Amino acid sequence: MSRVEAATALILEVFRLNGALLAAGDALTRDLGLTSARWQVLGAVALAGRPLTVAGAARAMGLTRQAVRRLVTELAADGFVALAPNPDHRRAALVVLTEDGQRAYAAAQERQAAWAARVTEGCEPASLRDSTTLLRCLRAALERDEESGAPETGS
Amino acid sequence: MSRVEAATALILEVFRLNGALLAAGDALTRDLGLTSARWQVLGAVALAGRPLTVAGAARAMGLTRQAVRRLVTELAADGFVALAPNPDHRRAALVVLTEDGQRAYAAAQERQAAWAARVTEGCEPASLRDSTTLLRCLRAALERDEESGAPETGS
DNA sequence: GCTCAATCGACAACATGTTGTCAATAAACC
DNA sequence: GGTTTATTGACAACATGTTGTCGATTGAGC
Repeated sequence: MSRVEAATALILEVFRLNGALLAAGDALTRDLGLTSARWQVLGAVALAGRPLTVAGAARAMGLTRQAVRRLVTELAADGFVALAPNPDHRRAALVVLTEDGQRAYAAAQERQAAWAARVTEGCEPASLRDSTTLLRCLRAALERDEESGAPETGS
Repeated sequence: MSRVEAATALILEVFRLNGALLAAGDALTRDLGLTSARWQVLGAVALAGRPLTVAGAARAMGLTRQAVRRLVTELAADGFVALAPNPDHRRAALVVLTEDGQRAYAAAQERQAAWAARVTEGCEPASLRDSTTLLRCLRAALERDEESGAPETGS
């Protein structure tokens, strides 16, 4: 199997695993009133150490402002986060976790740890780390390749 | 770093890589009139060896009928595929590649090979295979876990 | 102090996937 | 052969992400 074939197989597996992971995250948090996406927003706010604006949370997550904005609106309607006035910016309110939000996030985190322990039972930690390193390296190469020019124009 | 922490890091990297790969696939095929999703449908039809119905293509790709149906409708409107009558089933038409569709798929495949060779330049084929195996094993464990441990949906 | 570029939140349109529902068709069972 | 069950395509509603655009606000440069 050539390098290209091996890479193609890995890419297809990443797609499948991504779908399976999102489904698992949804199932894991459904009865908390969360989803994978909502959980991710709560995590960004909880782990930031300081209140974030919507745009700041989006940067922290690698998503767009707009995607985060919609999730924050929903989370605020459900009482998981609140929007506090920002002394530094009149329009850009600060997103903070409510008590409900903190509870839900902590519960989700606990479940995720138990779940991760369960599904990686047969895996060597070193293998997990090696794969993470490879995927990270691959993504870095991929982003470099995107920047360095669209190949369809060049060739 | 514990096994759970290593697993969490790997999961987050899978999410990021998935997004980067989709963006790369879109960029790679944009001027052919394709996207990552359309390309995938063409691939399923091209590699099946025989004409597929929409539902059959969906099964082959691990997606839902409805997602594939919409893509097939668009691809047919753009002349990449055609719907041929199915002698075995009056309603379930067969999806076949048109000449345009074959050309576009072949072009996309060529580009993907060049692209994969480029971005995996520094990777050992054995590492790529090892990671693929690990991700596949992880997904299998994850799907087993979902089946056994999601009683809140069943009850 | 005034202008102007950058940033921010809001809204709209779209892409891609999901689930739920429905009627038509095919297949299986008795 | 007739009834039941499973599959299929269609449609609708929703979840999650994107890009584009707009006006408001901030801050930097002159």
